[in-house]
Amino acid sequence: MRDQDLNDIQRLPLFSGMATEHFSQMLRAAYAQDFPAQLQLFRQDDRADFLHVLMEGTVALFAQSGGREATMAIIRPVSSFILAACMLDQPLLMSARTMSRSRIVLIPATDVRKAFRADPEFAVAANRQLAMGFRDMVGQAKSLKLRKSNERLVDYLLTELEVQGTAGRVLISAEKRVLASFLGMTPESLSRAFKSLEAAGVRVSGSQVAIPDPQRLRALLDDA
Amino acid sequence: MRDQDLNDIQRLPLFSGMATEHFSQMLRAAYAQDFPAQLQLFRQDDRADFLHVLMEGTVALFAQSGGREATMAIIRPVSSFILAACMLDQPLLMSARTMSRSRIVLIPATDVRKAFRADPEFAVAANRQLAMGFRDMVGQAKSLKLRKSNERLVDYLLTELEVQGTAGRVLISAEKRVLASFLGMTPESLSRAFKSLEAAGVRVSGSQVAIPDPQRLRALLDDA
DNA sequence: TGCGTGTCTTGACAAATATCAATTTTAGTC
DNA sequence: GACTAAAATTGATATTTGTCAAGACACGCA
Repeated sequence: MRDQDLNDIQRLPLFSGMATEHFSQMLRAAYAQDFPAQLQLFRQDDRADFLHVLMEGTVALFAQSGGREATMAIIRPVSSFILAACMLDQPLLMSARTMSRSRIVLIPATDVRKAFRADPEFAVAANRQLAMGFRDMVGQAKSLKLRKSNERLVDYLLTELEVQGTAGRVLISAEKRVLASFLGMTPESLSRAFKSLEAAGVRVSGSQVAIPDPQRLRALLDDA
Repeated sequence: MRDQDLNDIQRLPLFSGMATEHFSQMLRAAYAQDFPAQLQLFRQDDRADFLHVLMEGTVALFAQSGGREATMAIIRPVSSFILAACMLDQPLLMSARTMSRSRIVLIPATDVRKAFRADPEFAVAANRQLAMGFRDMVGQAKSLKLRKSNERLVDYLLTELEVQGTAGRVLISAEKRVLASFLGMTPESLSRAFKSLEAAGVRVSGSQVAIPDPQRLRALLDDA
């Protein structure tokens, strides 16, 4: 594993508070691996043997059922994933595949659990991470239960607008069909949802979405 | 607060590993309170000032948006709720109301956070709790994204069948309109979904659901 | 540059689900 | 045990969303 990888990992909020000693101990059996695009990393129901840390590239977490498939999260560097399953030592709930060439560090789950008991700072950070993940999923479930598809798109666009910080426009950083799947709809529905937002000034061109008047979008959600 | 309350609380997986000293310290400012049915305990976006522990009764966590409302979880004794928001000291994502007369112990969030830093066993247990909550929400989001409403009902019934352990029948322990809202559909749709399962042998009578042949239900989900 | 593959969009249609209104059933109260 | 109010069901209809098929567009690669 590269020194740079180690540095980048240690700088993650999840690990940055750890005693260096515990950190090196946890990573002693970890290793980095490069994967081509479109490779399945693991399947739901597999055991969670490694905490994954994405260093470069993009990874999609998705779920499968009855032939269908839904994107649950899109992971970007540098961040860890499947912490919950590692903690609980339980089967994975999601599958993962690389969306582009990716470099991933794999940390044995047993070492993560050990470190977690040894280092209170790590325990705090893991809690934070899990709590945030929980809240993210609550948000998704909320959106799915009480909004229709074009409202979910509005919600997504407004969130991205804040996250990306680029005034008046949003870059869609995944294929639209992946975004559709993430938002719980078909690509066709997403296409139509975008069109329904033209009335609010939204213009789409490729992966660029122009949002001249966020207020008008927000009005479509009309909740407190 | 009753001694019995203290005993029951300490017996929760979340707290059972804690040093008694830390436990009493955490509960020194806690207090129990009785609430009538149908009382709103807190609103989403409120600050999470107290970790709640339900001792008796039933509580529904729900989300609101654009006039609509969706049940996100149904809490039964003895269990804690809104741990994630307390940990992160962030606004609540859900509202709560009692579904029946309820007795709730309120523990100041600051004391929870302190105990969390002081007691590694508690930290581990809190992680467990959050990780389970996360996985629960992932399950809900999965179900909503890739199943249609009667499949979600099937999924619910099969899960309850296992949890309740009563062979061949399931007791619906909330009003059907609440169950409908929990499953992300209208009461009318739930009623029709039940009817569509008659073909698989399911019979509903009030809050009793007879499921003579779980296999036939499972076949409707047809995933691995 | 041109070819080929896959994504995105559009239209027509079908299926799923919500909404509205009316009725039956249930549960709670005096 | 009758009365009331809420919940559950049912039917008719509207809306939303998915499916299928075709064409437009974009991208990678020879």
